[in-house]
Amino acid sequence: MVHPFLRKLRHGARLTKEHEETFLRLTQSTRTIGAREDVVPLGGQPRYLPLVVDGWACRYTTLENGRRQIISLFLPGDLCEPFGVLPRFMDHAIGALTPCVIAQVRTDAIRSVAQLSPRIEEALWWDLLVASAIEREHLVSLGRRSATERLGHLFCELHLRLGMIGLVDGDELSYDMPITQADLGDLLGLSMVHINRSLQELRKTGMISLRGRRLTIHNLEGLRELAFFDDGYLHRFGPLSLLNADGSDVNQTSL
Amino acid sequence: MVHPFLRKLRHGARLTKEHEETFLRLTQSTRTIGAREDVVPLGGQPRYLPLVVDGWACRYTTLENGRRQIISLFLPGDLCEPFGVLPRFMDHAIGALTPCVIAQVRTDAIRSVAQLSPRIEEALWWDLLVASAIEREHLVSLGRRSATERLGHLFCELHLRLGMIGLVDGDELSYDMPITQADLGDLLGLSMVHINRSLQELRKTGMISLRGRRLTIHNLEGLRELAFFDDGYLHRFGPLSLLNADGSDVNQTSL
DNA sequence: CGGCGGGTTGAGTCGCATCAACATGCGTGG
DNA sequence: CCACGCATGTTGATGCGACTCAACCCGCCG
Repeated sequence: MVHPFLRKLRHGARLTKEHEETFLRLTQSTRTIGAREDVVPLGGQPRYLPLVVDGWACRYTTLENGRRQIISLFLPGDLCEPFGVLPRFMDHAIGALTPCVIAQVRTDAIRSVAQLSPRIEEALWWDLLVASAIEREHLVSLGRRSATERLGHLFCELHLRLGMIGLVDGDELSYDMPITQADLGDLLGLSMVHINRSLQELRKTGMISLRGRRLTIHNLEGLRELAFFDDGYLHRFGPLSLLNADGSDVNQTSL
Repeated sequence: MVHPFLRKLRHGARLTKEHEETFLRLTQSTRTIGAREDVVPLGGQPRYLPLVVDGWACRYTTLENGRRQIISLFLPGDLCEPFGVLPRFMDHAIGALTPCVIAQVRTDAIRSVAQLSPRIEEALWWDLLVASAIEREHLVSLGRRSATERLGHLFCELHLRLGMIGLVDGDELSYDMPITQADLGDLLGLSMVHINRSLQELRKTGMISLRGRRLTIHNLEGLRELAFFDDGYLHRFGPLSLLNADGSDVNQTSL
């Protein structure tokens, strides 16, 4: 079982086996967190970078009127502060949406690892670039997409992001979506009730089905058109094979 | 006249005169751009990092249905791709909202300058951190703030950001806001008409006045409360004095 | 003078929020 | 084993915030 962090990086960087082992060493120490608990609280001074190994987490804020906004969604393999841009204090919180396994990456370790090889550094820059692009596209959704468009865009994005780490069932276009409709509302800037009705809308038109916590996309192209989804912002250059130190390809299955 | 880039950095980093001169060397080559022109087009492969020296610019996208969303606003002193996280191709465009003077920073130069001193590197990380935080707060506005709250929040933010680079008239709480109401709409995810009416609302309650292109805040505390504005995300630690190479303070006015 | 960019206003509509009730499934404790 | 509470999802009724369309005004400039 390849670590989701590595699976993701393979879509944006060409890494050798040694590089991957270097990354793995960063993610040794882990801890488990219950759903709805904070990984890092608001105002906290984190000493470790949280990296999601299993479960879904998020970055969020709560306004003084009680309204919550989820700023970014963290899936397995996601570094909660890409490339370790750690603030002196957190101006938002990191929370677990489901029970999570979180690796604690030492802040100094990630910087020093970046020095080891330009390829490793590039991989981290790529990760930062993609995370920023996802946040920007999220912002565009909140500003200029309707409720069904926001949902459609999210489902298309999750399809690709989860696919990168092997969490989409092959041809089925189907994946687990373990968060509540209330969470979806806070993520997409909508009320829970309206999320519910917009989901029904998408189901009625046959785009998706959502039973229990499992989402299936029946008409990917239709959904993409509906949601103005263009996958360019994810900056994938396709799943890459692993490299030997000399740059030649190596059989991935050997891992 | 101190370069706006340096003025801004002084609010987050402690730099020596030598550090500042190093930064200045990055911004030598400039070009001028007319209002509404693109600094970097969608899909382009930029060879230089744009740094705004004068005027207002933005990062934006246009959906296929023609709706435009401004993702971030760039004021004088802002690096359009903080710390030079340059994608292989642009998944959005950079455009000038007013006539602009843009410095063209070489992409390799900024990385190599970061190697020169940990202080310089920190300054660039700080810049990246703040730019991300501003974008996130923008996202929260689009998701969870009403029209007047969004405007209020923007005006509070501009007050601080422009203040950092000396573009706010001292005690007057007054600054130039050279963009149109249509641009404000695209920035805040609202229609032009609704921006107009919400501005009137803010004027009627005496919070602000806006004549021509000049905005004055009459009740800063009131505006902050109204807009749930908390300045923590800007991560300023106050205007700092310049340092000598040994770390001791130097008279700022000597520049 | 006419055109144009920017701002302002009115009327009508609709997307989404809010409030409220109810259904369902699940875990827990009596 | 059932009763209960609780979290989640669903549905209906109502109201408001924001959009759209459309007209009109003003100052500026060619």
